[in-house]
Amino acid sequence: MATIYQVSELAGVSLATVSRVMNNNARVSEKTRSKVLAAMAQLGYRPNSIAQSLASNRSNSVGILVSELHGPFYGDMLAGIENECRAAGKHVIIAAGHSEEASEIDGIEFLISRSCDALILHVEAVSDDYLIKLAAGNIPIVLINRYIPQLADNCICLNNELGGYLATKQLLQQGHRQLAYIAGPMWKSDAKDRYAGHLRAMAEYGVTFNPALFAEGDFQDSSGSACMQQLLAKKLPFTALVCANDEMAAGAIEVAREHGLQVPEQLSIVGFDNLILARYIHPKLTTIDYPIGEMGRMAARWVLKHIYQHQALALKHLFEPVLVCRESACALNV
Amino acid sequence: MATIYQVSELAGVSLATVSRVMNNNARVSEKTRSKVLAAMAQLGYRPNSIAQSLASNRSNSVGILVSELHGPFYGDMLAGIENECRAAGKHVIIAAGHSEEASEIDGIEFLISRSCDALILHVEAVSDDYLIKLAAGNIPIVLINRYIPQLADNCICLNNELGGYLATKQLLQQGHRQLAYIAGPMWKSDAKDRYAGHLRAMAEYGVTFNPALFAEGDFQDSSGSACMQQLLAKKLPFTALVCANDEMAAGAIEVAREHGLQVPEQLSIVGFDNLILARYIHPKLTTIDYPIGEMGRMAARWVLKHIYQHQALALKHLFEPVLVCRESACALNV
DNA sequence: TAGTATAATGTAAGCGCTTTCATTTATAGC
DNA sequence: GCTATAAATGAAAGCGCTTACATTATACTA
Repeated sequence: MATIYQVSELAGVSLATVSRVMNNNARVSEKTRSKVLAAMAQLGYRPNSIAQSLASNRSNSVGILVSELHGPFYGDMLAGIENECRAAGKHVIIAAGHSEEASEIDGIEFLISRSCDALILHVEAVSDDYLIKLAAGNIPIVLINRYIPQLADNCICLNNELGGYLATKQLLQQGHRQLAYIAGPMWKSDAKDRYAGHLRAMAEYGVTFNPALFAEGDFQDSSGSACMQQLLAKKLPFTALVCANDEMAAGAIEVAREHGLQVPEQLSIVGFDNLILARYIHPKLTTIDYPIGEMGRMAARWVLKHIYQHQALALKHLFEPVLVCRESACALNV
Repeated sequence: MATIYQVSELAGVSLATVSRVMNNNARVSEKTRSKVLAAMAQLGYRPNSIAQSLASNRSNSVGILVSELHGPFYGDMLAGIENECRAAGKHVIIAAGHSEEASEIDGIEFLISRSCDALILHVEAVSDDYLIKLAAGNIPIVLINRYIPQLADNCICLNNELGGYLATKQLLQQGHRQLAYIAGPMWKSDAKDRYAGHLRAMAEYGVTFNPALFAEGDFQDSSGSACMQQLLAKKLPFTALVCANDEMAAGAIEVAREHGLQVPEQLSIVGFDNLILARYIHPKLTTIDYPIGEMGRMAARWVLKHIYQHQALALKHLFEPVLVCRESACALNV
């Protein structure tokens, strides 16, 4: 591999000049520039990014921590981030945190030890305090799907409350009045917010919420099934169900089917997230779209703007979910 | 951030000694070692990985190129790789190739420019020649799901032919004799191999293959639907369908349902890949398991063994798919 | 106890760049 | 043509480590 030194020799200029044309950050005469460029081409020169990093104290890499690498959700997020970063010549280092505190911290430390210029974090288990302290350190962070008031500018969030509201409102508008709700784990803020939105819509329509028609799952499809079982076991009538995410909705639909309930004819269901699977399950799931890919992109842009001085970028911190109507919810036939 | 120099000062030893205890690759007396360790702890010292890389000519990073970051398939693969690599303290840099030649090459060059110690590639569009040339360069590569005889040792593959065989055999054993086949894009070797397995099973059971019951899709669900439409339009009877992947199977099932065909009662379907979605679609898909996560792990191990001298690891190059029986295929009721 | 082998530690030269500062060269003003 | 100024280039000092080689301390042999 050719080094900058050989380029400089071949071009008959100094190291510094070659470096300048590489970074085109200083004035170099056109003549010299083209001489250098020619030499580079001739030698097939590629700058050594490690050496660049050491000298410039910039690794040009951004660290990403997601809960899981597999699963439909994080893939979209990663895709958004990678896309944006690569276009800017930055690379992306990934780690998984498995929604578990020790593992998340471990992942973050790992990324820090790799000299990332910034971190994009989708963390769930770690405390606000930890993140605030982390943000006070010398490596900038941006948080996806987590809102911490003290770190407001570093947060890219979805308006989960609105999503919960929209999901519920749709059912209400379709004439349903007996609604059940399968929530996510209530220690997670998004689960809480979605639920809050549900309550707001119910209140708005003057429908009283029946605590007996509430069940708390853990965002996995199996818990959707389990919750649905519980709900059904109570023998209380309900014509619609909102699930705090698509996977639990899938689990619930399955149980409904086993119980001979027609979806949506006898039971309307709406999910949340709009995962790819929402299109595959039958009936196709009516759900709330979570633009996680876009949010990943935006997080990457935040980094480009704040760390790599791409001034022009416009940032957006709060995303609005939107309802996606498919087949799992229909008007109540009285 | 403390540097090695400050550690050496505090511990009252030389730089070299500190470096030695960090890498514990040379004999250091217990007394000195603990002095150094104490100094490190006291300063909260973390080695600068960039500097380490520059000096050692080892970046401790492995580059991964996948076709897409989203989607259920690559996520599992990434998860397997990341897991294994991180446990060994290596990090993972990712890029997407989008199954498009220029983009794949671009991604590879990008990873090379980041000084990866090795590359794990899931490429589709790039030519064998290109890969052979690449492998001859000074950065080792391992190929997932691509077999090139000259690079046999660097390939981690699934026995796709066997998979196609197993899928078909299952149907044959269940008594079906009129089978349709929806293939993947036949320029892809996995699509070709799966199809070959299908033919072998047919031959083995003495069933003649009817070319009119063959359709070529592109591995997307929409093409599964389209192919199914074509097949149905021919008005030829068939009681079973094998699809070269799960997504096309999902598309096909949908069309079957629209045509009032009961799956599996009137039409048995088997897929290939065993994506998570196979569990979500209805009826739950009988399919061939593609242990992509395991294969990712294995690719990572290949790298650990060959590049990072983890001698003990056992390698496996060819994985055997296995049939997963669920609900979309049943015995032919005569 | 000297003499040697061996273990432990230190010295210093890079790794391939960036960047400050000094120096040279071109441009403009008169 | 000669200075004053600006633009282009070069020299050299790091960035924080690793590692070959040199040196010193320790253990062992006869």
